[in-house]
Amino acid sequence: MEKRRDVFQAIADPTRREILCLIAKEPLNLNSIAENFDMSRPAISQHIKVLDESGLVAMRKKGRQRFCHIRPQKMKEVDRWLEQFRQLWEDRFSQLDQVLNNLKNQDNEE
Amino acid sequence: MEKRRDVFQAIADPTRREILCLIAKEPLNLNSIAENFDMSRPAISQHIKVLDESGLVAMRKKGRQRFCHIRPQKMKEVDRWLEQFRQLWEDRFSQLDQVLNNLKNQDNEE
DNA sequence: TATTTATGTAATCAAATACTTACATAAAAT
DNA sequence: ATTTTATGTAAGTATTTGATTACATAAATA
Repeated sequence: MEKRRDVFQAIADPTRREILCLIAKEPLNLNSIAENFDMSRPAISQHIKVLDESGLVAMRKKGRQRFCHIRPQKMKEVDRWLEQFRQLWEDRFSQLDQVLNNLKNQDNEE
Repeated sequence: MEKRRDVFQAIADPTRREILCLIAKEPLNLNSIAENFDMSRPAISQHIKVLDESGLVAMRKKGRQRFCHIRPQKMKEVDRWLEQFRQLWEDRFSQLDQVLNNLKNQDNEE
């Protein structure tokens, strides 16, 4: 009965992105995570719930604590989406080149 | 007086991600973009405004049309953020290995 | 000049977000 | 058994989001 969440929506919030950075180094329990933010514990708890539902993190119970682990495979999904744009900035036609090129094409059209 | 938008918030919406895919191939004007969606033109117009404010797209006027170009350098920002996680899935300690490893460490702790 | 076309903008509105405080529960420590 | 600790959950709320329809404007076209 787990609600499914969009990965992109999950990383849209800056607090959630910070949480991901924190636990990328090492798994942390909820209170340890909350200590890093100027925000109530339930607020953090809810953010983590969103991350959990998106599949970006996995929770593991250990006694009365719950550790938050990052799930690299899910992060990779974002990377795969980016893949289709990657050549745009890796090409010789990157950035300025591309802009100038587009401008030139426009002027020539029609 | 341009409002500044978060790139991650901009790509959080599926419609906006689709728009980015569309214009990655070639710049399109607003109506051409709107044709691809089952949604009113003003709705698309507002989505494009968000993309514009985030810097992910640039608008170029051409007569009474406005063409929407992708800005690869801004897409790259997302890629740079992902960078810090990339080794997590490229490592020999990826996915299952990593989970098992973390579990083992947990069991040993304390 | 009048009309069509491509677009912007305003007013609305329902739903989702991101918080808060207060209370509930379950495991560990006393 | 009681208390403390780590966490979940509910209720309430202000703000933001994502959409709509209706109207405005500016460039191309007849």
